[in-house]
Amino acid sequence: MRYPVEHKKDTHERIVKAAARQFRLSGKYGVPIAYLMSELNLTHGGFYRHFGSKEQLFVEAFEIGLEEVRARMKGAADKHPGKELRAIIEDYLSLAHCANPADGCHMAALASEIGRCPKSVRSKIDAALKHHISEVAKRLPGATETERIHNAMVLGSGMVGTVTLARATTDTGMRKDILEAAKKFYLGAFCR
Amino acid sequence: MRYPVEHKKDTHERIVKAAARQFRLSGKYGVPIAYLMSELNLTHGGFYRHFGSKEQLFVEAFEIGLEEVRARMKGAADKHPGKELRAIIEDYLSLAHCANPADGCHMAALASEIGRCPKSVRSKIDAALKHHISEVAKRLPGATETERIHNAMVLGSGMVGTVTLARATTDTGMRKDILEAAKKFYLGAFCR
DNA sequence: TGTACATCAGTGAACGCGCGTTCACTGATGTAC
DNA sequence: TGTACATCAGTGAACGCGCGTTCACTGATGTAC
Repeated sequence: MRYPVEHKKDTHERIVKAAARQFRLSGKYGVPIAYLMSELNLTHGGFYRHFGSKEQLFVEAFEIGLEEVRARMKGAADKHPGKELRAIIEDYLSLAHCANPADGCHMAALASEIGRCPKSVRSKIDAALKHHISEVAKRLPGATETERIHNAMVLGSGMVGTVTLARATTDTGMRKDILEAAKKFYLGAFCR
Repeated sequence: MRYPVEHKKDTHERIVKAAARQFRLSGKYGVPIAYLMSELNLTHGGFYRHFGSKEQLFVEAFEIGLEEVRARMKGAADKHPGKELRAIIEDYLSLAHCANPADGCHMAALASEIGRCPKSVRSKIDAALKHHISEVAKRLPGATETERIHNAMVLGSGMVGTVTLARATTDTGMRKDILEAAKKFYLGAFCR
């Protein structure tokens, strides 16, 4: 059947958004296309009207995934004017974030799988990541742009590692300890 | 044919060691059993004389993987008496470590995939991880055992995140920046 | 204005491949008698 | 001491399933004439 002009773009976006969530939840190899499409009340055959391959979807999901991270940061920051960075760190290193990868940071959910993607994927991810770091840097202390970028790299990678490690454990005590220790440490280092 | 008494144990160990390397290099879903066995001049059929399932291999590989990390740390530390912790951090956050996941830290290579393992796997991984942290803590500053453990969590997760993020990029400039910024930061925080 | 045809997002059956797992078999050495 | 049988790590063919991808088809709406 013939659809309204905007229809295809809408569907495309719906697929990418749902995919980003699912990838975060189940990993690069845990999301069958048929399952993803059925979640949107579509069938798998239609997928290839929108994407050349699953890899391409993965890249697009990564790109909006990082945007969603920044949106989440903005949400946390806006609720605590004057203490934006503190709010971002406390939200990122919360048990809630840890327990809900689907709504959380794309990097924390997929960190180690990205390093193993084929070159074609990597170059696009590189660009998105670079942009992301320079956006996040705007929120960080530092006398120069370079210093802020370096701080973004340190705090960003540190928090990614913290949440990843916390998620690796099932022991809730240890998980809390990991998050709390990191929270105290990074607040001390960046929000004094 | 009938093999010497120690033979089976030896083969089992060879499989686990090779698997740990391969998992680090290619991820949990990038290592077909047939390929792994053929690397050891064995055929895939024999695998099930040693392991009930691939998951079981993954757990055993994780356990010795963490031991190998500590052996690597010890190697770096022993070469710089009096500056052990500094040597460990510099080695961990080196370009060489980044470029060679097969010989590197098991956690850094598989971080995000571990959180998605089934419960049966997680509990064993939990135990290994807890033990690992308390071992690493012995090398860290801190007035009390608890403080050292918390420091191990912070530094450990931070370095895992750093290497993971650095590996996610292909841009060598950015990769170097990420590693150098983190190196400076953690040395300042823990080796002063 | 009406009719024939083109378009194209979406459908669902089918293909093909990779890979985890199973299984009947091998054959050198150990053990029972 | 010699013979028959048991053992069991390893072999390689086969099974079965999941899943990415392809493809002929649908059918409502747009366009050409």
